[in-house]
Amino acid sequence: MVEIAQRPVRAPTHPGAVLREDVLPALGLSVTAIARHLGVTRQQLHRVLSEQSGISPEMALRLGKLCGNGEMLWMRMQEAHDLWHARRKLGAELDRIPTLRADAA
Amino acid sequence: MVEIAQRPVRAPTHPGAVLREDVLPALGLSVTAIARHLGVTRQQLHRVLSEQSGISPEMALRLGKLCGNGEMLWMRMQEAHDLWHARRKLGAELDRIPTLRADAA
DNA sequence: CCGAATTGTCAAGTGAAAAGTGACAGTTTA
DNA sequence: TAAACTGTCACTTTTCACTTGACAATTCGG
Repeated sequence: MVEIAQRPVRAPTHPGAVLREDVLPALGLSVTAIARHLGVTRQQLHRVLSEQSGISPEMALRLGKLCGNGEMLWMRMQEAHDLWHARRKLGAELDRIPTLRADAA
Repeated sequence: MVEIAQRPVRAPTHPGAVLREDVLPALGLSVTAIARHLGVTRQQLHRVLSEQSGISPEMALRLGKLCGNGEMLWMRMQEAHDLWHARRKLGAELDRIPTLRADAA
């Protein structure tokens, strides 16, 4: 039985890393060319690739169209990333929040 | 055969509306009391309920713990909301983005 | 009945993050 | 060799969640 950690120790892969290491090489185009296709500045794409920017919903739509796989892939990756950092930031405070039951009215 | 619209005409329900109309009444507590449990100010909770704020990843974690249903429910609702508005904002620009095929290197 | 506490709501200010713009060094190309 | 292109950095703007302070209306204890 393999344990699937609900709270992984290390941060989930940044979407920018996938873009940089898998998608762009397969397309074989320069950052500038991809940015032109996406309709964003090459500077903004560069920030995503260098993991200085996350994937906004707008960017997810653009990438989803460009790659043909839809926006959900990018939304999911960013979501995993955001949740991991939010949970890390909240820390023990989450444990102090009770789970309330709805009383049948 | 019922048509499921991929791009619904009207905006998806705001998570704050669900919280306001379904969750809070079932719990039978005041906004202030809920906010205290969540560990946020009553002003911030009010902004969510009045749909002036969205659900941040942090807030999703708090609500997930409080309701006992996990954070994904709230993340999904906010995601649907964000994507709908992003697509509306992008408009025809999305159509101008080509779908590129990866050339087998 | 009245004063105090609580509650809902509004407005201004803070901080973080995405995105635009300008600049610059290194490389490619004609 | 000069011009165009590319990657990268720094500055600015904008948006949004969140904090804080304030205030009117309501609830509650003496």
